[in-house]
Amino acid sequence: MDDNAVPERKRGSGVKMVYDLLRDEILDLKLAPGSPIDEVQLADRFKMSRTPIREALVRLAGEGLIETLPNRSTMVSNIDFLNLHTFFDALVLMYRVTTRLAAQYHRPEDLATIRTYHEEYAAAVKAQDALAMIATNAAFHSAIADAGRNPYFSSLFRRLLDEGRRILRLYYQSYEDQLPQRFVDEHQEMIDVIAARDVEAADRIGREHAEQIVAQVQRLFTRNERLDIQL
Amino acid sequence: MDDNAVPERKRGSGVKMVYDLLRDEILDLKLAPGSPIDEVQLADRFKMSRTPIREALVRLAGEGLIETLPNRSTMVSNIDFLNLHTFFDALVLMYRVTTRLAAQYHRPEDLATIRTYHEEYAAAVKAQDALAMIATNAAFHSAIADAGRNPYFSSLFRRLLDEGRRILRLYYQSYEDQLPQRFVDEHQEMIDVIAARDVEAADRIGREHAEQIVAQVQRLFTRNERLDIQL
DNA sequence: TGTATTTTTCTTGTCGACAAGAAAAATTCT
DNA sequence: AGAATTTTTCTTGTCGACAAGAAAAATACA
Repeated sequence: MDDNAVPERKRGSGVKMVYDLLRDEILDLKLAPGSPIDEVQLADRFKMSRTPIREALVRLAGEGLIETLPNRSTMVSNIDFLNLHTFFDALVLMYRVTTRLAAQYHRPEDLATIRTYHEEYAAAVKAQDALAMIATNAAFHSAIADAGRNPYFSSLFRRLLDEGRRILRLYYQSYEDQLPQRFVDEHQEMIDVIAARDVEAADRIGREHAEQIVAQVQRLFTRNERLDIQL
Repeated sequence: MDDNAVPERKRGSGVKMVYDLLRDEILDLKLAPGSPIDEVQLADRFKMSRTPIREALVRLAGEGLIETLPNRSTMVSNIDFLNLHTFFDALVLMYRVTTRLAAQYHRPEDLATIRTYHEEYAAAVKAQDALAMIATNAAFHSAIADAGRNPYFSSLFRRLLDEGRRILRLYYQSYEDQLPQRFVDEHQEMIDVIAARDVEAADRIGREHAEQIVAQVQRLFTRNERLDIQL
């Protein structure tokens, strides 16, 4: 029996496969911001024609993960460090809103999902696996947003969490991937207030958690600015 | 010299043309929610191959304007009347946030753009042109969001305004397209507080304006519910 | 006559090929 | 040799064709 890498795949599954894989590679910074994306190279790699590759790229472009210059190259989107504050503004507000709505509208099964991701997150921290930690952190908050049952907020929040994955990756890389226990406890606290349906507390915790992270990341970038000046 | 409808078009422009046109037809309810979308028919209509048509469709699907069943038909997205409240929640919050940010961060040239759309809006109301009024209303608020200079909020708000175009279309259709002067004055008030950089007032006006509209639309749908029961 | 099964038709997903535009390389001219 | 121009190469955008899957139609069967 043949055991090739991708001998046959179902009709219509190719696009999703390419999309998912490229997305993860971008968000884990395996593909650096600014890296060129070559259609034929991808077609080679995935053993399929350019058509499904292109479709996946159009989707990624729609989410702002890649940028395409007409008739010219397409590349992984850069991180807009100059306007990080707009990112942080949106992030904090969405942390608040989604945690608040989750406290209001969650159902029992939502809590189960949230707790599962929480455990995965805790495990990743324990194992000092930065990539897994960052990814499950996003999944954890995304699950909270889903429990709030507002698809408009969920989709924006998910987009922000995606962008956050790249930024957090940079952040932890600069600390040699030392992962703190602190956020595990904060997440637990967040679950508790959601389960208790304490809306105001959820809002407060959501805000504090968000501002916590924002402050940390900002500290990193101001530090880097100073280093740049010293050089 | 030949004067055909679409004899030649620039390379790369086809996708945008199809995308823009389909988008407008969907948002103006010229294509009813649930209508089937046929690729070959569109290819015929625009005198191009299915490839660029498909790309436009992928983009529209990414924005939730159409839905595609794998290996089966693709159709214009339905309006989710059962969960309208999630739409209204997001809309009110984004009205507040974008108006507030515009008061903070707008530049002189932003005000000029906003005023231009305001005048177009007023003209459409005067002419009792419902479609133009609805479209320029969205453009007006979108311009305010742009003045706030937060692309994350802008993009969510734009999506909400799009969905709002379809809902407003239904709303005004049910009133035989009688357009009120009221919102013209409210828009003027909104411009004034933004120009004055009065952040708190902007927040308040944004919220009032949004809740105004939401209440009106909700009245329509509760009225319809009652009618349904009476039948 | 109503239901199950096969056949046909139709739509979508994928492919390989070609053309257009841009970048890179080679050539010409000063 | 250095700059401008032409040629080549490379990547993307578009096309027509084919294959796979699903719906519709036609047929067989109870």
